[in-house]
Amino acid sequence: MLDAAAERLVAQGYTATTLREIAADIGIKAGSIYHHFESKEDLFIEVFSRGIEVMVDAFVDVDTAMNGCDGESDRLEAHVRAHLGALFEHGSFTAAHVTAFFTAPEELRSAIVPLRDDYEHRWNALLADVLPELDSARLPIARLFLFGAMNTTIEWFDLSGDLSLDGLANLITVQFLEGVHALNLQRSTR
Amino acid sequence: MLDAAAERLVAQGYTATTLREIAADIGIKAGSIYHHFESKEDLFIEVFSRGIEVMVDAFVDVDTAMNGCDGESDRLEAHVRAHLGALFEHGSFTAAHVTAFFTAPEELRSAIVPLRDDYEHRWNALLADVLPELDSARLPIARLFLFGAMNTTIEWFDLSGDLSLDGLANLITVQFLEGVHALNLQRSTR
DNA sequence: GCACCTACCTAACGTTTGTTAGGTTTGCGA
DNA sequence: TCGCAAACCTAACAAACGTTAGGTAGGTGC
Repeated sequence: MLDAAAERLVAQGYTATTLREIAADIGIKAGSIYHHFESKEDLFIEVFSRGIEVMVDAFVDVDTAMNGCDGESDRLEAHVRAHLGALFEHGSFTAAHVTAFFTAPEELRSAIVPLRDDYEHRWNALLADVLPELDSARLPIARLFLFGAMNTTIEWFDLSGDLSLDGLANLITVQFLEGVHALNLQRSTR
Repeated sequence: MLDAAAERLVAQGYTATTLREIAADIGIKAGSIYHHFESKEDLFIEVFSRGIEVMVDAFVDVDTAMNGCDGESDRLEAHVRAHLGALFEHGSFTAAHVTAFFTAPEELRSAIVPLRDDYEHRWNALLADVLPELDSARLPIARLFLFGAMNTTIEWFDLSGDLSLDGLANLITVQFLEGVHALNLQRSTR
């Protein structure tokens, strides 16, 4: 049922997704949803929360798997791969979060924001490690650039195409790292 | 009235934006809207169309202003600046298009897609000029990367902050170009 | 066999939505 | 000054929405 809700979210956004649709998708009636959730808002809070949960879990898994044994560049690439994995390989929760979060009403969003902040902080810490030359003002901007590159892949990347998720992760990581290095070079030589 | 509709679109998305709200914003009643448009769909088709129009106009202006006299890198940066200008300096139409297009129903979207395709083709042609070393398979992916970087700025860039639009355009252009160059280097040396 | 709980259904409620038919105002051209 | 559109309003419509109250089927523990 949460899965059905997440898929509807991806396809239609928050307001356009009706409880009757979700109920029909899983073969029950709309009223029965209220036996599991107190309201539509409550149901989707759970969906969005799981979307973040999947991302954080993937992030933590990478952190525990490679404890300082690899290069910083490989570490970043592994995290990019994990984020993309959350988007494409673990159901629709993360995809729903990324695409439909801003279509939800503000009261719902404000309940989720702390979870988002937690995930963003982890990335800020990671980028501070990987790119120590970046001052703390530019760091969040760099993160937003990276998030933009990763999250917009939802709109075009095809799992069954020529490019694999590993390849895509490498593409994004190299593009991002070299871009940041070039910017630092540009700033320090003029 | 189109302006009011665009601003509501940015803030709430398609389904959550009601005709009564738009009417109230400009001091009329909901029924009166039907004197200017045949339906809600019709109204928002016009809004989305103008969003693209602003972008295309900005693109064409740059093309006619600099006819081959500057370097390819500067030419790209000027177009990036124009795209960002359409997003932040010409009302809410383009912003509404970028943020709310996917919240609209499919019948509406399919009426707009040809216009989007036109704009994307212009960028493909531009990138083919600026980056002749890029094969035609990687080119649309590079464009999507660039679009992702430019369009997600809506979610965080602040016109009244320290960073100017010129500075942002330079940031994005350099980051993008160097990233692509690095990828080509990586592919040709192994 | 009785009580009980979980999961679901039925049927309706009040509200809001896009939309429409018909009437009123406003302003400009002849 | 008359006429005529364009612009707007009023009032309602059917449909769809989230939500709720009360009832039913099936399984579990005692």
